[in-house]
Amino acid sequence: MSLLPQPATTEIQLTEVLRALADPVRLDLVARLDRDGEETCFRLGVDTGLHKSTMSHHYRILREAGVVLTRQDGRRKYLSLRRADLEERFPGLLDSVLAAALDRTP
Amino acid sequence: MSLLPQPATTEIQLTEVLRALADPVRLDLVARLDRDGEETCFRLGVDTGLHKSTMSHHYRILREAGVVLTRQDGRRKYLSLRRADLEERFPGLLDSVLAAALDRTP
DNA sequence: CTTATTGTTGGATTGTTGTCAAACCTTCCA
DNA sequence: TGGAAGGTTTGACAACAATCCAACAATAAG
Repeated sequence: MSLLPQPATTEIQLTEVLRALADPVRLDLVARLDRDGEETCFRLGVDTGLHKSTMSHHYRILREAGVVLTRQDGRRKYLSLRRADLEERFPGLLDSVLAAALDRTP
Repeated sequence: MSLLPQPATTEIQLTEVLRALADPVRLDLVARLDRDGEETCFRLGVDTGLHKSTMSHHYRILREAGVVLTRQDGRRKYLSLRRADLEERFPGLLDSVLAAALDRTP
């Protein structure tokens, strides 16, 4: 049960977060993580129609931007939103993006 | 005194706004427009060190994303933030981004 | 030990983006 | 009427990004 490397809260860069969220696939992932909580890479990717390596690429972008936390347990990896860290670093940002994302994917 | 074409408020897309804001140059422009209000393209570009055609490219991205309004008066073009429209479409988003941008460019 | 599960990595491809330079277009002014 | 001022457009180019595929790695299960 280990954590994958990720930026410290103070190191999270605004433009990287915005860039991570500016892709429709990743925005959907983030919205799902917000709605359903922690999920495995497998479950996140299963009904996107995208190749698993493509999804792995997106997971990495989100993690390196500081948007998600990746926890490994056995052969599974669990992604979850870094809500508190993002709120501390950029207050209100994630909430407003998530609210805005709602009327995008009904 | 005319307006350049821009998306209607209801047509503004979240991912396009995020993409427009995810570039350091454009984020600085938006922060300046927020701080100083309406500005001409010339004044916005003069101390960026970038070519005027490059700046023109950024103005267009911001306008087509629905982030700025462009008003032409004589040979000058004035850019301003579409604050109210963005607030109506994505409540809180612009404010949180601008607040977050503050500790980026001191 | 062998096989299936759950992902990551590297390479290839295709498309997008940021930048500059040169040419152009409009509008103002002398 | 001819510049000059203020921007845009087009073309070129390098860097980056999204995607797929094949191969690999680690862990769990039989």
